[in-house]
Amino acid sequence: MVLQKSLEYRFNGYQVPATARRARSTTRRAKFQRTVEDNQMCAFDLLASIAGKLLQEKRNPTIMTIDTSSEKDQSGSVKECQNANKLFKAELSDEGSCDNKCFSLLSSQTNNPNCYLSEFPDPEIDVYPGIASIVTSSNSLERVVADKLVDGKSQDEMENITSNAKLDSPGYAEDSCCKLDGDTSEVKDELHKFENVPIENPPALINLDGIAELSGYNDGIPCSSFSKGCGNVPVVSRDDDEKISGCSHPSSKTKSFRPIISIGDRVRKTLASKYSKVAQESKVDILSNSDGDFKPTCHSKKYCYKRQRSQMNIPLKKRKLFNCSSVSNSDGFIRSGGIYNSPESDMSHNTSCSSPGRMRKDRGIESLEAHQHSASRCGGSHVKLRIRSFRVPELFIEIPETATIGSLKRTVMDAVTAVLGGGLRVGVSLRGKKVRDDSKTLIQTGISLDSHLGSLGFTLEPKSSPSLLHLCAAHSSHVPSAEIPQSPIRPAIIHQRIQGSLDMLPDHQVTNLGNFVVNDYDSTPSPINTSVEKGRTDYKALDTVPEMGEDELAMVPVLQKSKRSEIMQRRIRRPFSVEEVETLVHAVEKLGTGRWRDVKIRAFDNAKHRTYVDLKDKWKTLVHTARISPQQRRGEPVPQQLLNRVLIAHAYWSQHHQETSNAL
DNA sequence: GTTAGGG
DNA sequence: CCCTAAC
Repeated sequence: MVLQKSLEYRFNGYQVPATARRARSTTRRAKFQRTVEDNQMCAFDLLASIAGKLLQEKRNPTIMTIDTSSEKDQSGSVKECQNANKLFKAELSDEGSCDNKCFSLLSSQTNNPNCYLSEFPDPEIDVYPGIASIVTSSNSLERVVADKLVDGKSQDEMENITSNAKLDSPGYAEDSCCKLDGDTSEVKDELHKFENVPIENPPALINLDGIAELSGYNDGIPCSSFSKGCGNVPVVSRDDDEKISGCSHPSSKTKSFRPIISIGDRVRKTLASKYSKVAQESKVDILSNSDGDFKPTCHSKKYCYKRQRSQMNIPLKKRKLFNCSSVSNSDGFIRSGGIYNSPESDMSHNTSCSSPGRMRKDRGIESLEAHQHSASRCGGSHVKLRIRSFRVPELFIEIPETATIGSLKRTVMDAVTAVLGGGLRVGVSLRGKKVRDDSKTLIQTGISLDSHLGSLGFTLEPKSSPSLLHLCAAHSSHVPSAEIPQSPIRPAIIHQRIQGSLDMLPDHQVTNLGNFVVNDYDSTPSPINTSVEKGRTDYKALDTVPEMGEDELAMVPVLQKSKRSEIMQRRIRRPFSVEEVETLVHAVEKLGTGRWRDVKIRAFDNAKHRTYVDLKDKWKTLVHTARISPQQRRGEPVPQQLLNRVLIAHAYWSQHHQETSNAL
């Protein structure tokens, strides 16, 4: 019914102090005031109006939409859109006709295309964080509203909500602990989708969660732009950096917004507070969906923690990849699992098309379930979709057959992380066919038809967009560059195909494990297998390379050169097996040192992951290993006999080289 | 593109 | 395994 875009107001990272509760420095205050003035917009006014409307709503038995999509007039000030309430009322009547069960986002975009906060003044915001910034956060309150209405507690609950919102606005800004009810509900939703994420690592959650929340970050910079789909209703949401004595949730630890460091940081904090909050409210069922659908509930904090810890243990560095990814997924649409309400306009705008080359029927489409609820009863105007999980796009991984299961896991994890870190976009398919025209409406596409929803699919696809690059670049000024994700797609190192879904939902994890098919094509350097391997390799070339869509390929060069040293993932370590060493020694004995390309071609042609530089390096270490005492050696022991041959060959060819050079 | 060598 | 200089 109502798109509740919660707004986060940040003022140079400081809250707006209603009183001198904490002795804020006068400097800070002055700075804040100044920046607000600089912005030619009184944030207080805006907030006050929001709060006012919420208060008004509190007296009103209906849910109120406050349109925050704002127009900037000539003077740069912000006005509220006029038609917000009308829209809302129209929606409300729809509501009544479908038993309060159909909720959908109400977007201002079609009706008021100019009402975007993207109109917000000046790029300066991007550079100078001291200016009051407004960031859309999520439609969390809407969920609350929807859920609560469904629960039949609409009015009472709404009062709470509005109260919370009220408390959240600066004018009442004394207690942030109370504000997050809406968010909490949403987060609870999210928890189900991400039970596998360590609670202490909220950034990982950002990936999908943040996507929806970060629609305001389209340009990679907070508050720079709200593009289409920016919703109507502001729920003043704010993270507080201090605990307040009167807090109704004394245990809540909401984190502060210090001066903006990075989006990821911000989100991390947001989520950290969210999830800690959720964990504390462990008793509450997460979902009371309007459709009565059952979803796992989180009654036990411990349980949730455990699940989260045990799965998806992504190293910090990797996890940070998610940040960029989340931001890049500015569609505001992807949401793994849980209910997603979207107006048609949103849908058509937000779903991106993929290149033809990527169109494959097996591309993770079926991992999604889409449902329509009550659409017909609502006059067919809204389609309700539930995306249970997303399948990670097809991955190609190369790993030697001698690798351990552990390293396989890590490799897969790396690949997944890399894909996510490289940015994702959503593809929409209907009946196995990609829907490419973003401008089509759901009705035109046929998505609104009940019978078709079962065949509606969403895919996560590697995303390549200038905004992503820009985005990462924007991050680079704040985040250590080593943590900046880069394109995960490197055709040169991608050989091995792993089929199977990596659903993000724990429910699916077990079953999907069985789907893994690992084809180890080129891990065996032995010349014996050459003929067989060759054929397979050819197949691979046919299979994998075209698999890379134009877009993915297109984005590679951009990232590769510029940031390679900093953001390119290091190749995984693949220790040489004794067999490989044997092969190498044999080849070097024959060809001599210094002809590594020949060695490669002759003995390791099928081991794509072994470059001639690798072979050269390995020889180097072999020589070193042979020279040190066995006690000092590490790793898989190389037979002494082999090492002796290494020494002999090395001595021989060293001598040989000397002779040839002397002869010249 | 290869090779050699330092890191 | 990465990086780079030198060829």
